[in-house]
Amino acid sequence: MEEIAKAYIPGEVENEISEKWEVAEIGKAAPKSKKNVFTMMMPPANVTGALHLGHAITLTIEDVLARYQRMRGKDVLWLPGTDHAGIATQNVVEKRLLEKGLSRDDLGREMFVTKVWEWKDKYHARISEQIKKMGASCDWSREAFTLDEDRSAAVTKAFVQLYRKKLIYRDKKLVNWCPRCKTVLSDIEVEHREEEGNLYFIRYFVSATDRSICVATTRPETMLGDTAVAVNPNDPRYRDFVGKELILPIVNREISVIADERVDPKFGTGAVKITPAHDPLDAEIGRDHKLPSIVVIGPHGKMTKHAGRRFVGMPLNEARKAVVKYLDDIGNLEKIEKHTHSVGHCSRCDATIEPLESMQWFVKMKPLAAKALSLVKKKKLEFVPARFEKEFVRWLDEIRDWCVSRQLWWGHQLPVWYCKKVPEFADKRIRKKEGCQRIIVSEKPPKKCPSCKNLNITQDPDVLDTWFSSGLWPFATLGWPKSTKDFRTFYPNTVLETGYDILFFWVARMVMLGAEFTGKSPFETVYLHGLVRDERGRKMSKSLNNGIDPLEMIEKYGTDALRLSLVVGSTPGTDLKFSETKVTGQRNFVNKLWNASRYVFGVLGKNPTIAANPTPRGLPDRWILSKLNRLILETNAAFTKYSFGEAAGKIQDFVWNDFCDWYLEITKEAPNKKLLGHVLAQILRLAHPFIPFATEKLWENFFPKAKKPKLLALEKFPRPVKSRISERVEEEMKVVTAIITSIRSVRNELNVEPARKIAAIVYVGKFESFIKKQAGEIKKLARLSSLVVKKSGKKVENAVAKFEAGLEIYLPLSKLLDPKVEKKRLNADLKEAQNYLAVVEKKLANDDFTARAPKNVVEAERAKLASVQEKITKIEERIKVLG
RNA sequence: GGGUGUUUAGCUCAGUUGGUUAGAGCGUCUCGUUUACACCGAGAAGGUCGGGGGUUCGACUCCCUCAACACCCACCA
Repeated sequence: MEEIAKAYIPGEVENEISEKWEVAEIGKAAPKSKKNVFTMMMPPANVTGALHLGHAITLTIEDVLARYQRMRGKDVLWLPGTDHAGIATQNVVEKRLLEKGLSRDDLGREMFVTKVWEWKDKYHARISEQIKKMGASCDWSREAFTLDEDRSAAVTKAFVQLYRKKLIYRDKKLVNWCPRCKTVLSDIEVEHREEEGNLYFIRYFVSATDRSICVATTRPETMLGDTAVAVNPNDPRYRDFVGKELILPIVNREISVIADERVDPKFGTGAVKITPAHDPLDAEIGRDHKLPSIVVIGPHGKMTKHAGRRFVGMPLNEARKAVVKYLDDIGNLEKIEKHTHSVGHCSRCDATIEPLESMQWFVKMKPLAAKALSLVKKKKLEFVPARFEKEFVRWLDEIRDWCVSRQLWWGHQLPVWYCKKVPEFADKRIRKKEGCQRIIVSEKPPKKCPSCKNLNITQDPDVLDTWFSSGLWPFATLGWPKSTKDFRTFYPNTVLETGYDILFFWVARMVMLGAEFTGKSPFETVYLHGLVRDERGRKMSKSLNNGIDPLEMIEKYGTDALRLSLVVGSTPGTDLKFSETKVTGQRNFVNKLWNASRYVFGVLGKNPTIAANPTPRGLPDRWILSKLNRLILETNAAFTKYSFGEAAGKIQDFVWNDFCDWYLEITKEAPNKKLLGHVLAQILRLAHPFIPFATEKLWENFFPKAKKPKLLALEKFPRPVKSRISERVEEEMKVVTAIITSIRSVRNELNVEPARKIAAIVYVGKFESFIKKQAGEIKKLARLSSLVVKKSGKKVENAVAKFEAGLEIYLPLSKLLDPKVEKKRLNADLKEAQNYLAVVEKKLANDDFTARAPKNVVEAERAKLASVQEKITKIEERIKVLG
């Protein structure tokens, strides 16, 4: 047999094992039928940068699931991929260009997009490597990219189809504009934050009178675009102002006072200036009252010519100051109050979002959401944890139309063309006619306008929101819209696993688009994991500089340790506090498993075998089989609940405590090789989904002579043998360990050095028969020179005594025995027992308890009472003897 | 303004349908016999389970309420 390294050194093992998996194509799905498949799509990673802990937790959980399902005999498809990540990627490339003093306009669209593709290639390669480093057993042969040919075809198809069903439309609306990214954003890409600002009170005079109305606003610069002042119709203060004309200060334009229910009389002065071009509520009111809309802020965050000569070209914050000063100068600024309100920020670059009126493309969401909601109602879609269903439903209930066009260059350009006004005719005979300006939405680029035959047509320069393409991911990855074999076999997916932070961005869109295009929920179960936070519970971010690099953790402690640290102690949907000490702890565990295996293989010798059902020889054998099968039962149960943390925790607990600390120690004298091999093999199989590298490497030791050992990754996951689980055996073993632990405890308390062996006499009552059989093991683990086991007997003089339930333990340590110390020790034991007695007595003294509680509960209490009373009696007697 | 989650030992977390003397790991303290492991082993200290109220024979567990923290949603001018 090859020497097994004294410590597990991940660096030496991981590459070798990765390669073996790759050669064996363990991740490649080749199902025989649709019945047995398990499908899961990897959330496509952004090609913006390197692997972070968010990816690490995603990959870990998904790989655990994939490996578990594979070992259970499922035909697993876990499909990897990457996302072009529109704004995000464009931003990083632009930033890079800026370092060279270049803007995207300097390069032009075509050159710029070429640059982004170069970036994509580089980072795609890098992130793929890192995914492999995590141990991800996905199917690389089916890898997809949101912007590759097939996925682009799917996007076009989807867009055109939605347009034909009138679920996509073009309209001029107030949208969220990011002046830094210079594009519109959808509503969910805007992050709202409470910010301290000012509330400015401005006085507007009624035309040709000295009566006036004071309005309150947080954005005084928008007053240049006011087209009305609104008050609540039931507000007596303003009743007779309604219908009057006001003079808009600075601009000196007449605007009228209108009445609208939506005005809250309690806020500010109860009068609102209406700027339909720059405020969502104003836009609504403006629309309903047919007010004109005057755009005073342009797309670059600067004032337009409509703001007036004095302000045109001014950046927003400057314009604000200038307007305020002007108003103050002319005496129309009443006062300024501090005011906190929520301000929208770009989720990509954090710039303040400007509401801007603009012509954009929208997806009509209500009909799509209705389909998604009905899937939830029909239980075609299950959430883990369940509470996310509520959130999902609530969001869909209140859904608003989705702005999908973006003023970017990196992404799927809209399959939309416009017939230009200035004609370029195909048919020279109708030269004089103007282009009809129609909108052409088509899968294939049209050569001419289908209506007027105009050749002067141009494609819409905008691209689609990244999430539009990722919304098609569960089926676009399988070849949709073509009816491929993959699509027929693997759709719908079984599970969708991702972080809860993209429930709306991604999950909801997939469900809606999946329902629309395939008539089905794209997956049966949505499993949502929590976010990885730092040890203080803060989000990891570049600005806080509290990020931990998973690659550095892998370098230092190994992938297995990192994976465990992300899974153990985590619950679905709950954030995870991560710290390096967790990884260290898990590294220690992997090493423990490594060494326990090293010991076992040493015992097994040159021809190790894996017995399927070895015969137990004694209590420890029966006990470890009972514990093992209980573990298998519980692990499988935890997996079906998606409680991965629980499963991993239980396996660790078993390995460390039951297997290493007790079973290996207790059987060292005369190990049962077959059983040892069996238990280890089962441990490796159980642990493999969590700890793939170390377990795979250890597994090889079962086949020292095989040229190509069978891979653990392709083994069967253990099934519990329920007949091996025995309460009685576990109880008996508990008595054995109790004796050992009690003796060790006393030794420690009395400072008996471990090297010194001592004698012990134990009276064990009804446990006599099996304790006698374990005398050898007890002697060894308790460091005894001799051990006498009897049913009962005389109290042993000059001995340290310890009493447990049904047990009397005497350690004749005459030389060491100090009556004072011994008395103190016994008194402590006595006090503890008396406290417990009080608790039990109180319970039993309650007649309601004995009358109403179930019989077995009452009996259990009575048994407790009897045993603690017996213990107390013994301790008291002992104390008396000591005088 | 709505909604959700969290609150258990110094720290990170387990605690199944209500019945345990409330557990584990890290950290702390004491001690080191055993060629699997010091990335280890043995032992110990440490908790009125966020506060209050209720249901119940019995509440860490169910209900109400309050508090702190975190997050999500919302057109608070």
